[in-house]
Amino acid sequence: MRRPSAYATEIRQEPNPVSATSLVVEVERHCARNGLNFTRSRRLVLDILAGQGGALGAYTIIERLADEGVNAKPAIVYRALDFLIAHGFAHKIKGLNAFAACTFPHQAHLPVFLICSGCGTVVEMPLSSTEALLGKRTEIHGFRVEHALIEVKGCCSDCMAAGTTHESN
Amino acid sequence: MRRPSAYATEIRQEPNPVSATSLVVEVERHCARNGLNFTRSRRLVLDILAGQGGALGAYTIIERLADEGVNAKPAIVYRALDFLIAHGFAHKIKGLNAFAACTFPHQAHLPVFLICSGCGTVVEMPLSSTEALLGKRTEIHGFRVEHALIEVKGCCSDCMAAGTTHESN
DNA sequence: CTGCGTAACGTTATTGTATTACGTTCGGCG
DNA sequence: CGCCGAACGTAATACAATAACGTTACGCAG
Repeated sequence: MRRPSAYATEIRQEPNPVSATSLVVEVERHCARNGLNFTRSRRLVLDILAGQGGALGAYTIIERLADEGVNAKPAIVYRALDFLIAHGFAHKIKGLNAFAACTFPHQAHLPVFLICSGCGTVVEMPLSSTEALLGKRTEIHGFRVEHALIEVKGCCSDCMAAGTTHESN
Repeated sequence: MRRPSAYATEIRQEPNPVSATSLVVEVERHCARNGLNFTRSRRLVLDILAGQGGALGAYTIIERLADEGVNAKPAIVYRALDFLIAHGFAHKIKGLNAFAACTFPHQAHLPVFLICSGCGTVVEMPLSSTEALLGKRTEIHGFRVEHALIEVKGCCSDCMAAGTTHESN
């Protein structure tokens, strides 16, 4: 954790600056090629998400921006997040009311999130065969799937090794 | 819809009073047998959820209670919901910040929710073979699954028939 | 019966999450 | 230039959930 926070939605995970930079560069290129407006706020928010490696609540992002001297109000950050999510550069993790940079940009995938209830780490696991998993069952209900939300809570390998079996919420 | 609501989280679906009553009776029996305290607030909230058939936001439940002359504050309703969810009588639908009575009580199952973005109807689809679906993939990540959240947005058969293909959020 | 402990309740206040509304700035383009 | 649309900046507010109290109800040991 970087500092005591009035808002609790900071998800612990080691920053991963290397891939973070490359992600931002990739997104930048993609926007340039596709005529998308990769503005300052959008970049700032993506920088923070990518630098974090894990998931952050919107108001934690606001705090981080404040740390950098950027005075961003909720609407600013939510607008940036809307953009990033709409174009597949980030995901919303409903189970945590949090957001994370996409780990597999440009690859068509259904994101599945593995959330460790021990250490709070969030890992994205791309699922390509969604249809195979849910298709048959939903067909029975005559339901056409547009978007699936799959989030898994459990215990990551590190925490299992450490014996930190933690009760989930 | 029953009446204009200050809170928008009312999910349209025809009430199904028949199975609603039987659900409440079932829950009542189950509580009696297992020494669970099926109190007034818990029953009131379950009544409303079961009568709705679909999903309701917590504050909509409060309004409904007010309609019945019951003055319930948020804490009351959330406490009741906690109980109902803890014992498998209701589920929380994160994607809607809403709650629904369980359609398959007493049957061990992973609930999958089919949410129609056209009419807002929510249908619960029990999934028994979770492990088969996610188990192999999560093993790769050395992750022990404790709880899975699966919600699907799309278009239900009725809306597809009506041609009401609606943009989802 | 009395007194204690626990579970649930009732109420007020507050925190956390997200959106609305409205004016402003900026850049492309006819 | 003058218009238009996208994005910004700001304030206010709506919606969702929890915290922190004290109070009531009830089983049960003494």
